[in-house]
Amino acid sequence: MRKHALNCHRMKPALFSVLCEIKEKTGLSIRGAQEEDPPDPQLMRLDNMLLAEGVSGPEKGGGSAAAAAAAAASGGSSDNSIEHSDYRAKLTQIRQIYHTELEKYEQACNEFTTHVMNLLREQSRTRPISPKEIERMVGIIHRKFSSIQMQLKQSTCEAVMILRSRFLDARRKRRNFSKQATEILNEYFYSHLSNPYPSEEAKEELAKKCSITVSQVSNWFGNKRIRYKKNIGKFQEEANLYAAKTAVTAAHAVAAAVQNNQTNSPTTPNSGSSGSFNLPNSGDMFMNMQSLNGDSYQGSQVGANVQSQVDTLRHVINQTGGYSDGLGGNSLYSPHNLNANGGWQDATTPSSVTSPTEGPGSVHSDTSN
DNA sequence: CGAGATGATTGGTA
DNA sequence: TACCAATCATCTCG
Repeated sequence: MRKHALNCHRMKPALFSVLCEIKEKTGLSIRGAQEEDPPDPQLMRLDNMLLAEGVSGPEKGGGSAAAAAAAAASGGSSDNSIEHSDYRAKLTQIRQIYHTELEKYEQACNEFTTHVMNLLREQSRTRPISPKEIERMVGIIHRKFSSIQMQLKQSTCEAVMILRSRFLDARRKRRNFSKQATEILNEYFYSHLSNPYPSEEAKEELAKKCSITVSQVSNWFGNKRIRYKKNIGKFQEEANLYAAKTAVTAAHAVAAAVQNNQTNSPTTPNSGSSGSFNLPNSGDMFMNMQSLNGDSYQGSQVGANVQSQVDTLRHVINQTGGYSDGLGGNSLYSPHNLNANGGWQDATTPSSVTSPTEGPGSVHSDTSN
């Protein structure tokens, strides 16, 4: 169902400029050809497409237009630079061929026109030849060459389209991320479950770690949030897994945090979940720092990243049932809870028991960004 | 081969 | 512009 947006945009009479140019170079009037050969819409289309694709446009800059076209083709993201350069290289190749051929045709056209003119001049010695006749002949010649040009343009367009569709196909061809990458992303996700919206820096960091692009990270989180929210049950196990994975460090971190809090020691319990994500400003600061037992951490002292550990720990505790509802018995990972947690809300909370009872100190993590 | 998982795209919203 | 929701297209696994 998805179509390549091979839109040819609006057609502008670029044809005329091309023709005019040719005529000008050949020193001939375009009128003759124009009269009996009105602007062929197809040729216009081809011209415009070539222009849009950066094949026939004003060059100089070594295919910068082509690069722009490539970027446009990919939706503007400058991520897949490898593919882009590949695409650009091929497009440049096409462009070169196109221009070479075009030049050849023009030259041939000129030569042939000159040749015919000479013949006519010779003939004019034996019989009177009106300028009109000359013009007519020239018109015929040019029409012939125009049709040849048209073929050239057509095949160039085809080549570009093939290249482009291949390029797009390649982009669309999906590859699963490496296990490691998925793991890293999941770790981040589950350790920031109460606010799984990585900041730009965090995304970049994740992208680097996972060897994927930032937009892929965004895609991943977009997909993950939705799918998690849609079917939390399905993800419980996974959540447990990743939560447990970081539980120990989380516990340590929290313990250290508590200790720090008590002793007022400035040491920060670093160690982001699994030691990987020690994000500078990952939005977690906006969360309420309500602790497990109700006593609240002071965010300023504990540090933002600890909150993620708290999330993790809470989850584990919750899951293992080791924690009796000090939080009012709300299962932390229900959609309602997400909702209650502010930004990471549900929108489509199913009809099931929604007890809008106590809003646990509603947070303002939220999407405000 | 089919079902489910998953990355990408699209259209809509605030 | 980031995000959501729906959907597509491909991959993976049994």
